[in-house]
This record gives sequence, C-alpha cells and structure tokens, in this order.
Amino acid sequence: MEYQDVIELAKRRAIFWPAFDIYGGLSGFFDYGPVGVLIKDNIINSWKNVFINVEGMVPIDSPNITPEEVLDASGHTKVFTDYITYCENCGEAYRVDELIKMKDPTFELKSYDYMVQRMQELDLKCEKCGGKLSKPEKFNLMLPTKVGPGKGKQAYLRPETAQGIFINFLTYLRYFRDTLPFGVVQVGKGFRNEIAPRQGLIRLREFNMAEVEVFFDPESLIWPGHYNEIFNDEVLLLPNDGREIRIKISESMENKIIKIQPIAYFIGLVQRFLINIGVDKNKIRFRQHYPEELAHYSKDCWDCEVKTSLGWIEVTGIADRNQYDLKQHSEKSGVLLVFKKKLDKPKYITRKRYVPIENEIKNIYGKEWKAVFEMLKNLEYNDKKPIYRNKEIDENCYRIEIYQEEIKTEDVIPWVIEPSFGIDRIFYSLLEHNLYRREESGYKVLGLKPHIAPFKVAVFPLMPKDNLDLKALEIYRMLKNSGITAYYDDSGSIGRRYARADEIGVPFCITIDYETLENDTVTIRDRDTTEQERIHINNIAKKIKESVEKCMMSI
RNA sequence: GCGGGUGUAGUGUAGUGGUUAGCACAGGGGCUUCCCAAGCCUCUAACUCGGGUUCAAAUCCCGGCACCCGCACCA
Repeated sequence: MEYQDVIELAKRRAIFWPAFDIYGGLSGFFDYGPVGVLIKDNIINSWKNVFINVEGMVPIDSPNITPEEVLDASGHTKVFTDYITYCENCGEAYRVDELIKMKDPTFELKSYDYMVQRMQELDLKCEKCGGKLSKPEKFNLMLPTKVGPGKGKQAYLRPETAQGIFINFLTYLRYFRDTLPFGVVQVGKGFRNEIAPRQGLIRLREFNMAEVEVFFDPESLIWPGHYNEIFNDEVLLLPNDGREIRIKISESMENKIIKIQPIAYFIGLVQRFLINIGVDKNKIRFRQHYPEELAHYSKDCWDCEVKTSLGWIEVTGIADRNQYDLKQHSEKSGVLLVFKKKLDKPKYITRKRYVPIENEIKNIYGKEWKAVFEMLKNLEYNDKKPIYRNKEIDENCYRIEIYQEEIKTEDVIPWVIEPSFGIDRIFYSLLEHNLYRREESGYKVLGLKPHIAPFKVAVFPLMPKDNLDLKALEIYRMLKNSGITAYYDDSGSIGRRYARADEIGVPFCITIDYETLENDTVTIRDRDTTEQERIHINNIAKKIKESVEKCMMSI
C-alpha cells in the first residue's frame, strides 16, 4: 500500500503519530503507541536474536549524552558543523569552505571573520545565477547540551551509537579473552538535527538505531559466522560502477565486486533478516556508495535499500570503518585501543640496561642504597649518566649490559566493519509491505508474521452473554498466563471484531461459542486465509507458540 | 532553509462571510443464538494556533506551527 494508507491506519489504530501534537507539534519527532511499541519491540527482538543469539555477538548500552572530546576524536564536531551560505536571489545553498576552496585550495577555516574576509576578497557569487550570497550561518547537525551546573561541560546527544562501542574496546577485548574477531551490538537512540525532516518515520531527528561493530585482525578479515549457509543466497547489487546485477554472495566475492568477506557476509545476513521479519524479498537491493558520498570515517559502504511508495529508502548501511575510530580515540585519549598480536616468530631487539652493583652502592650511599639500587634497576637506558639527588651516580655503582629483548607480540589496531540499522525505517517498510486490502470487503489487513505481530491472538465470545463472555475471559487469562500476548474484544458483531484484529496484524482469532460450553473446543481463525478450524482449548497455546517459534530466524 | 499547496470529530470528507457546522465510517450504550466491518434504536465527538478586517470569519488578510509536493540538505 501507499504512504498515506499507512499513515491513516497508524493514526487511527494508535501505532504511531507526530509527537507533541497538543502543543502544535515539532517536526522530526514521533510517538509510538500501544500497537507500535509492541511491533517495534518485536522487530528489535528478532534483530537481537540474529546478532546476539545466532551470530554470538554481545550487547552494550551506553549513554545518549556524549562529552565533546569523544566526538572531537571521532570527527563529528568538525564534520557535523558546516557554515552554509544562501544565494539571496535564487536560494541555492552552499558550504562556504568548499566554495572558497574552489578558488583558494590552501584555505583553512581559522575563524568566522577570516572566512567572511576571504569570501569578500575572492568576490564569491552564486554559482548558478551570480546572485549575492548571504552571511554564513553555522549549522550543527548534532544537538548540543551542557552537563553539570554553571558553565557546564559541553556535550552532545550522540549522532550514532557506535562511539559508545569503540571507546569500550578494551573491556570487550578482555571479555572475549583477547581473541579477534568479535562483534558488539547496541540498540538505542541516535539524534541528528536534520535541516528538513520529511516523510514521517523516514527522516527523524530522534531515531532508533541498531548498530553492530565487528572488530577484526586487519590481516584476517573473515567473519566466522555461517558463510557456507548464506553464500548461495542471491542479492541485487548496485556497485558504484553503474551496474545492477543479481548475483550469488559467493560469486560477488569471486568477481571482486565485494572485496572483503565480512561485507559480503553481512549483506547476505541483512537480507535474510529483512526477509525473515517480513520485508518483501523483491524490494531489497544493496547499493555501493560513490567515493564522494562516503562518510568521513569510511572507506567503503554498501547501503541496503528497500523499495517503498516513497522510493528506495536506506534501511541499513554496511560500512568499512577500517581503523579510523580506534586510531582516533587512541590518539586523543592516550589509551592505546589495540590488541597484542602474537608474532609468528619472536623478534629480538638489542638493548642496553643498567646493572646496579650492590656493594659499591652501599659504600657510597649508606642507608639510602636501596633507593639508588632500585632506581638504576628500573631506569631505561639512555646516553646520559644516571642522576640521583641532582648528582651523577658514580660509574662504579653499575655496569651497562647489552642484552637481547624478546618481543612476542605487536600492537595492532583492529579493523572495523559496521552494519548499522535504522529501526524506524525498517518498521515503516514492514507496515507498507504487509498492508493490503481484503478484496471482498475492502478493509485493511496488516499481514505481519506471527513473531512480529503486536498480539499473537485475539479472544472473542461469540456474544457477550450466556456465560460465553465469562468462558472467553477464562481462556484469555489462560493464554496470557502461558506467556502469549493476547487481547480480548467483546464489542460489536463478530465480523467487526475480526476486522479490528486484522487491521493491527493479529494472526489468530479464537471464538468461544455455545459448543465451547459443551466440549471445551473453540474455533481458531487464520488471518491470512480467514479459514477456521475447531481445536481444544488445551491446544491453543501450543499451536500459537509453534507458529511464532517457526518464524524466528535460525541459520 | 527556499518556492508552491493543504489544515473541519478518532479517520475520510461537505461546507466561499450570517448553517443548531452536514455526511460516512469508526467509537460508547442497548436490542437481536450474531462466525467475517450485518440490522435497528441511541449517545459521544471537530473548524491547527495567534492576530487583523467586518455588525458578523471555518470561510477574507497577516503571522506562527504542522503536513504534502518540488529544490537544497541528509556526516
């Protein structure tokens, strides 16, 4: 169905709607309602099942608010702050630094005044119409905040959850007992002060993301997942040379369209995940970024795009972040985010060290001999004479020994591959792909798979009287007690209740009728076929649980 | 951010200066042994916000906000 159909249903059935409505609203923010939250949580749970349970990665939950240093190191404060100028005639927007660099490649953004001065000196005009350009405006795509009282500490709402993973690399390396590769996942919110949010859940200023950072030994870029299971999967690839090809994962690597195994693997995995939760398999493609499109941290990136009535929208990005982030944080924090890689053969380095001579030191320094002894023993060799209490130590107190130091490991910065998912966009695509109209009656049906559906079953008394309602409530409680999300409805005719359940994607409806009172059987009706069968009430929970479990992805 | 369009019950809409602001669906209550939005009775419920013009504004004008379409932006 189309965008408008989804929005209409979403508002009417409390799935999602624009936030802050009674105060006039604020563009780029949405509320998820009772039905929407359940669906969204089910998507996230399926996602966690794939990455945590199936792939063996581990989670982290790090703060939304991030101090400035972290984002200085990651490059976000710099890259996210642009100076923009607009043509006062035609409205065209330009980034000031790029405009100046076209005429003066040596230009560096030292200060606002200098930038304005250069604009005037170079007599910059609108590229399109030659119109006058406005004064540069600062535009920061991150949302700033202050932490603490008074002046406070400059911080930002995180633009991605990834940094929380990178800065904790050493903790996770230890958790994985110093073995690479491993993956860390985070589900949480990201914040970007978009210039013009549009199209509902597609471009939000506060959005749900699920990110994966996989850390590799740079010399062994292979994810030991289930490659043999997915390498026969076909995917639609759009490499940045302009081709569009449907190809097997394995062939895409043989043909060097995808250069490294983890990207190929995650492309296959992402496709399996999306199909598993109910995205139309004929509306998925993977598009490689053009060099100029790449983020500041990335060397290669493949977007997973899903086709909707709004066009192809990016729902996942698989980025080769290489060593960028760990390198940056090592440099700025002073903590080496590296792993100690065992060398095939130990290396030997010829070094010198001081060997203290105890008796001689005792003779000269008396009671203080121990301090001098220890100092010499631990002192790194250098060409200057060692000094104690501002005086050179007598040469007889030590000798200089030449020795071979054995080096068994070297510091290696891991290589990072990042599959990053936009949950809200996936959520929207899922609704659009699964919403259809019943031919006979014309009302809407949300054909969500059982593991994604907000409720697994709806319970109806045929009529709310003659004890049918009491019996129905008893069965409803029984199902809830066995861990099934169920809902009860006795309002209006039975057909109306089926329709209401269909509209929010409930896969099964059971109806309690006069026969139930006699033999404890109910009708269970399948949403997609509308067919019903009679089953005993003791078998309801089992049947529903099986249909849900059958959907959970496994490899 | 620029240009254009739109804003009426929960949803979809009618209403072009004076209407008890109409209709349909949905929703609540009731009747009907009622299995696919059945029928009947009944009730609830709306003019995006602020200012202006006018005796009188949902309606005309200005501004804010939101949404839609294009452009730009989207690390």
